[in-house]
Amino acid sequence: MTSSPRKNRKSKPRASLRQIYRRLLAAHGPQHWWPGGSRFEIMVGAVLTQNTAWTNVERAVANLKRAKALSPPAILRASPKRLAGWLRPSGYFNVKAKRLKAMCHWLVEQGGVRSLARLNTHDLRAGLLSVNGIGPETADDIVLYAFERPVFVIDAYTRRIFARLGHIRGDEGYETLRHLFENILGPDVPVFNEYHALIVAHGKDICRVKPRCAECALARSCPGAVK
DNA sequence: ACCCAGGGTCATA
DNA sequence: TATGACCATGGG
Repeated sequence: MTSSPRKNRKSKPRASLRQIYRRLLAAHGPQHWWPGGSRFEIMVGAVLTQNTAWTNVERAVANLKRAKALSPPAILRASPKRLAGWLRPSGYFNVKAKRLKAMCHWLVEQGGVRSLARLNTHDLRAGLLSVNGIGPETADDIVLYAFERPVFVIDAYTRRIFARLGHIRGDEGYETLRHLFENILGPDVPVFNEYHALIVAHGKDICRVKPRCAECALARSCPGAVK
């Protein structure tokens, strides 16, 4: 057999992960992530943005600021009802109120944000993952954007886009993909930061599966690109 | 009237 | 291990 068991993709001239990164950056420019100020605010935003549009998160964060509740003690002190009320615009407000409290509880228990910054990357990540409501993507958002550690964040867009481009199957486990990207690209905090931001901010325009590829920086290299 | 967005948990088989 | 139900607002 001359043909490999791979999918019938005709001698694809695949762009490397770095080339794709360069094209995205050239096309869209720096994204300046993570929006927002303090490490704690980034942590809060990471939880609130779970399956939620960022504009909705901004309203919730604004509510917290207006109520002077954007701090671990204030969030722990607030009643679930009141906290959920502030979070309402970000959706899933009851669930997210519980998750924010859980995160703050752990954070205070660890001695505060300053103490977290002293943990090595592995322990920081493991600690975050031990909090109910913080999964791999949220944990890595925090580790990368709040604590500037070299972890590559894997999200649904990353899977879709790079599966479509033929770099991965798409059904690999989270850790498998994270290590794959980290080994090829890293460790490089600025690149990890910008790459994930570009993917998320412009994912809808990048090699979209439905209905098909849109015009984008990758259109030429995408097998499903229109024209 | 749908579909989607910067996911994660829990119950079930 | 792998699905499915559930959480809920706001914009297109």
